[in-house]
Amino acid sequence: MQVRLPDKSLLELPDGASGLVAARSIGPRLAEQAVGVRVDGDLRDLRLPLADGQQIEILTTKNGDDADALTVLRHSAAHLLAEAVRRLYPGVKVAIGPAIANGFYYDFDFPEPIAEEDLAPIEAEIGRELSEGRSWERSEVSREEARQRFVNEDEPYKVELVDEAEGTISLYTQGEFTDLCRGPHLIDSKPIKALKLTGLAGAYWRGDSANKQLTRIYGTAFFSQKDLDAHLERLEEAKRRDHRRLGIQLDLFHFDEHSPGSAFWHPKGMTIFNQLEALRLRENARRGYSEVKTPLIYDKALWVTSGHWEKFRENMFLIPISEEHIYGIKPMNCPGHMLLFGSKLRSYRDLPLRYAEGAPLHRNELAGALHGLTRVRYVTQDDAHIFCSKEQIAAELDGCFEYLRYIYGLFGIEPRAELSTRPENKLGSDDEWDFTEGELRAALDRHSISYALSAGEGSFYGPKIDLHITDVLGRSWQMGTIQLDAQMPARFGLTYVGADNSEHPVFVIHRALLGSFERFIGILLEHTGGDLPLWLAPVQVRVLPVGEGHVEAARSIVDGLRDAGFRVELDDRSESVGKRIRDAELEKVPRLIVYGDKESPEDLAVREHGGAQSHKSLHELVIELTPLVSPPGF
RNA sequence: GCCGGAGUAGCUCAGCUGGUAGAGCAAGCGCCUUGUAAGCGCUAGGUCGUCGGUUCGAGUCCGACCUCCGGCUCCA
Repeated sequence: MQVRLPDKSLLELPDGASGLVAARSIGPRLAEQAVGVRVDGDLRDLRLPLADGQQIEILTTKNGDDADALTVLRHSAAHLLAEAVRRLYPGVKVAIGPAIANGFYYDFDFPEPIAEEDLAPIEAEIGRELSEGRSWERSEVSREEARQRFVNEDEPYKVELVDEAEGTISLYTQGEFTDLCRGPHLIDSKPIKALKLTGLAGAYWRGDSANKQLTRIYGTAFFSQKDLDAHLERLEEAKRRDHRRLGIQLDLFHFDEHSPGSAFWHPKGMTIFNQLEALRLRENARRGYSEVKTPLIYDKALWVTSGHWEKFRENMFLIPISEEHIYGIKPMNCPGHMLLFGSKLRSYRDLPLRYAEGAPLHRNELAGALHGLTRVRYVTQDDAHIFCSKEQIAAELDGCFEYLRYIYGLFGIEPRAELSTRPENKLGSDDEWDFTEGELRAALDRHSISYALSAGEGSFYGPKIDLHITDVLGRSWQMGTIQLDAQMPARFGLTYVGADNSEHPVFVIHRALLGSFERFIGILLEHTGGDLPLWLAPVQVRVLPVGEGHVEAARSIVDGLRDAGFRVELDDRSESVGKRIRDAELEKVPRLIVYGDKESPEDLAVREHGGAQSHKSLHELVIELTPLVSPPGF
């Protein structure tokens, strides 16, 4: 048989030859370094047979930046971890241990809880395994044989996995440890040159909080110590870009234990916030949205009608008013908008009706889930609800997508789309969900947006398209969302009178594009490292008079720029010019003007954040900066 | 909410096995009058997260609670 190599050449192999045999036939050195093989784009174990006509690529220890090569390495490292833990903790039960984005983990059910200080001895035990050397042996067994094996070993989690496994059941054995595993794995442990256990956490069996909580040990591994060091350095850099750190450093916001999960926006942070709000208002006006304001608190009866009482109550702040009355602070704007829509008779001529509201919402997020600006309890969405007829849904979804593309384009951010379908606790019938999910799918296809399917993750009232962006530590956050809802308008009895003079059901598109200002600003800070574009920068220009004698002239430059509409500051502190430049650089002020004997309004010394210097007149500076202080497209 | 870790000055952090707290930066004051990333000096600032316990004595040991950090779950 023949397989095709990356350089397009063909390699002749005996029928059924494995990836390892292929590697050997290319060269012994390659075989020694081989860790896995990519077959027609999919990662496979080196031990598995190849088939005629396949496109193969041997992955080696030299592919230290290849995700698939690292996956093999780390998955094998996870098995070493399990072997070490089983040796050190008799009676421990093993669950699962995959490779993940930047490392691996293994979940255990320990007889006694362990603490972080227990990681060092475990790491040392893995070190011992590595110095002894381990090799992995792959075998395929029948379901019954696998089951019997894990029953004998008293490994209930493995038994459960065997019972649900589909297709071939394969086992991998290294040293004293045999694991149920699809692979692929290393041939032996030599390529694992750097390994570090990085953390300890609780994790529910199968990710379900109704199940037992296991102990997850995280680690990472690399083909070289240098790669591990680089990884740790990247983590340090990520910490420097962390929005929570930048928030303090740039004096944008802070949190206080008296109101966990709710940001205090400082003047400079509020400037950013307000710029986004201005963008929201201008773009909404341009696209036929109507701004509204609806109440923050509502009687329980409203939440019962909307379904929130049943489906969302544990996330709501409730205010008991009397024996009979409980008020709930709104976690979403939709019910209020439903009341607004229903406040009078609506004609088909009124539709689509697009209500927008940038209101504060409160959600009682789990204490352990709070995270800087990216997960807060006091959240401000760039929210809107589009009330439309069935026939208008497609066009309105198109409008949302076009809007989305515009907004994210402004920031140069490309979010990943995800379609979330009917959840277990849904309202309404499957037929209704078939329809709404189909509309969203069709809209995604019309706009050629590739998306991941997230089955069962929809809102209780409708399916949604979510946009995700990762933060500086690689965590994924949901930003914008577009949801199609037939349930809530029906529960509120919303209808419109059609041209045929009869009542028709109303559909609602819930949409937030940035998602929330809080989360968006958090992510934006991390993506920019705090170097915001001029239109968002809290201070756009700072003027530094060189000496006391220059203060007055500098002040008139400040006034001139302020009159021209810029956010400008005078720094006339009795500090050296060098010190004041340093402070401005640390605060990431986009433009500095140093004003001394050599300058005049006709000849300003302008420094850009980062150090580039130039000379220009005040007028030229105004001309240069004016287009930069509005979001692009204005 | 759950698992693990942490909470010392505005910020970043030091304080060994218990003997009532310290640095740098920031702040205030003074001197310097500054030329593209830190001029010099002085001063002030902390009920060591909160409450309780052990002890002659607790920042340090124990318990509960609060908050934060890393995960899990959940979500914009």
